[in-house]
Amino acid sequence: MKTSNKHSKIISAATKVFAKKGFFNARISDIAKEAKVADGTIYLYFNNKFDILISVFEEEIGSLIEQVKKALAVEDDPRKMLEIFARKHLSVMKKNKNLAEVIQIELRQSAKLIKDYRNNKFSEYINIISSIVILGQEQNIYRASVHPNLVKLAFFGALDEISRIWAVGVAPEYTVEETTQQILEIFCCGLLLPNEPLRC
Amino acid sequence: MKTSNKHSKIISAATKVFAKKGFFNARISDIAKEAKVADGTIYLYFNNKFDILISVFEEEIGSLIEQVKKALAVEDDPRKMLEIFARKHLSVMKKNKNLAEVIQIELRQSAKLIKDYRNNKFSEYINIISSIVILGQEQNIYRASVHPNLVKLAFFGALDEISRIWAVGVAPEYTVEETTQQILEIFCCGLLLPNEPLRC
Amino acid sequence: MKTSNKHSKIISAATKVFAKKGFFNARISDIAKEAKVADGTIYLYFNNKFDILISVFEEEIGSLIEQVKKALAVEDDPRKMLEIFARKHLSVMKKNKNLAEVIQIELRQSAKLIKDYRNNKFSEYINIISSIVILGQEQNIYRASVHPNLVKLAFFGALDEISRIWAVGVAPEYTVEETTQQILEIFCCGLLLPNEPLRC
Amino acid sequence: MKTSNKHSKIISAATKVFAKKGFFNARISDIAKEAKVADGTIYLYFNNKFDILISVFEEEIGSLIEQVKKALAVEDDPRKMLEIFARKHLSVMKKNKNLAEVIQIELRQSAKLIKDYRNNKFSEYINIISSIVILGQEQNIYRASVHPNLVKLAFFGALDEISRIWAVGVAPEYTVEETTQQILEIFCCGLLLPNEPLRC
DNA sequence: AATGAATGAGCATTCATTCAT
DNA sequence: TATGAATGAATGCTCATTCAT
Repeated sequence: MKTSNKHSKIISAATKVFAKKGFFNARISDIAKEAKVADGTIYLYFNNKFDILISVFEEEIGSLIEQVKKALAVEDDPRKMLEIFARKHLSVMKKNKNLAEVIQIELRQSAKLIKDYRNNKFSEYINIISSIVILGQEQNIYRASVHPNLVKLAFFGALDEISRIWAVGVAPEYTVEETTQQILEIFCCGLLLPNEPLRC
Repeated sequence: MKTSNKHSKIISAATKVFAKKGFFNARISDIAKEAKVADGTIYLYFNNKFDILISVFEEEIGSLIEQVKKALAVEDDPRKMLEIFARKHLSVMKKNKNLAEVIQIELRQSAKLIKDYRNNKFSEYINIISSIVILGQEQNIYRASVHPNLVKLAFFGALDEISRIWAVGVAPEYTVEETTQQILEIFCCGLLLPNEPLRC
Repeated sequence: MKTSNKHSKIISAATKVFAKKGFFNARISDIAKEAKVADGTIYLYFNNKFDILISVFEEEIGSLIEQVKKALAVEDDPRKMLEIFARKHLSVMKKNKNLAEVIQIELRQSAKLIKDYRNNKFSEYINIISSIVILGQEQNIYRASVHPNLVKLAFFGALDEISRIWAVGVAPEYTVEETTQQILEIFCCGLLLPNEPLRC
Repeated sequence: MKTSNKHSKIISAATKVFAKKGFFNARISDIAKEAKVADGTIYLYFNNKFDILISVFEEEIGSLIEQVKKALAVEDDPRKMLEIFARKHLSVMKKNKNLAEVIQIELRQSAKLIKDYRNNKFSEYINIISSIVILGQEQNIYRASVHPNLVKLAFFGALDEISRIWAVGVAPEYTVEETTQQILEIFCCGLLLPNEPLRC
């Protein structure tokens, strides 16, 4: 294995604890207890508390990237690819609320601390969106006038906000499939009816 | 004035400090120093540190609501209204990065603690979006098939993610106007070209 | 009047508050609220919090001394005088549990701080006991072998411990009269039966 | 040992500090310094400051109970037993002024907080007195007319007040033996001379 | 004299991190 | 490697006291 048993036990314990309490309210001893190791053991695998956070985030996003890329590999129609991305993101987030929350909270907490924003896993993840958009533009499917980097943010932001509400657990919950279809309808076709005079 | 001088001085100091350091890293004494009052004075106006956060959030969102509602009052075309909302949100966030960050952080930190999610200022704010969508559907401008409550989340999420990147200050910055137009294009017309066979 | 209206209002408010919360847990603002004056007003009449304590104590003991001396004035039989002292002390303490507690707590709290222990009202109060004993010894009623200063402590200590239990409010409560008679029986006649061989 | 080294070091440091400064004026860091441990270490052994106070009290009283019971074990004459109790109490308090003060203060501070007054160590301690009295009454040595529970309070109160004065350190100091004899004389024989007409 | 808003020193408690075992 | 007892810096909050009005 690449990562030792203890390492991954700590990571998944930390994911759970961070999600439940938030980074700042989580105690190292909570994580240690959850991972069934001694407090000190954590410091054999991580430099400090923040390092655990980064690792959790990178690892989880990394796994997400793998899953998404694998799902995308079998498809080359940009329209379908965007759908796959949305469906995958939403279903993972709905299934794993811990992860959803960690992304939610830590993305905001640590953004400034992680200065090399462009070189991390998270960037890699959302850049998948922009590359799909670019692909669609090259194939003359998506309009050339939209900036892939803005679409990337808008698309991820939309999915993320929906996941947030799911994680908080107060909204009328739509199914993943329903939500995916709605997001696709909005992002692909827009809100306006086809015969609308102001149509782009 | 309704709010005393000290109260508003503390609110704006806290906004600044929370934005700069994040809620948990901000010390009461930082806020006090920034507001040029004694530490203890803060507790004449707020119950505790978290209460300050809530107050900052509610106050800032409240002012945002006012501004947006005022701007929307002169318009009754849903297409224009969505544009106005986007422009206002983005321009305020670009101008006031502190606010952008406080919304970012606060929204995630306290969401679980504020259980009556549906009854707070933030809900009032994003419900403006859904009411515009409903208006558009009633006027047969927006397609009836989209759920206003999902559009609300997607639209806000998109604007919020863009604001986040602006606040973090690492992305190639588009102008507010450019971004507004892009968001409108995406949300109104979608990504697909008009002659696209899979068009909704 | 010797003391202004505000002064005495504060004293009696402080007595109540100290008794209820103890000196250290009592806040100046509690006393101010109870006395219906502003916090700052208290400092027009007292130097500091501790000064209030001393004043309360001295004043209450002073009033106790007056009452006891008045009751003793009509009597010159030491046996009766001791009875009067006990009855007065117990009845005042039973009626005014606030006072009982203030004496309890503050006697212990402040004893070391009040270094001139021998020159205060409290000393004046318990010295009444020793002077009665001396009087009885002079009249050949009380045995000469007992040290008046030890009797003073023992007699006051006994009354005080009983008052303490009353103030705490957990003991089977005897009446003042019953208790007075018991104390008198113990202190005058002792526990031993008259025909006891080891009798003094 | 049953109690770890740190635990007992903290207890005795706390006894010293509480006695010297009083509970409320004692700082945790004072106790930590006195015990030569870090501040945080104290919280590995005690829940909070008040818990230390209770522990000190219970532990010290517990040790007192042991000593007294051991000394009483060899005696079955109630007259001698009361003497032993008085002598032991006074000698321990004279030797250990810290303990005397902690009992003084603690007893008054926490009595209301410790609602199960009858079930604590302190009750166990003073109930030794009443059981001696009952024993004496059964053996027809002590008069049946006195209530053991009032004698208990009076006897302890007398010893305690004397100890208090010793701890404060302002009274003309009698020896333990002298004081014991005096207390015995008062409590066993009373103040009245044998031929006194009002004799019980 | 009276007020009460403002002050800021003070402290109990927490918890990330270390290190002797 | 692994442990967990020990550390001690850090901080939210309180409240006696002051002082401008």
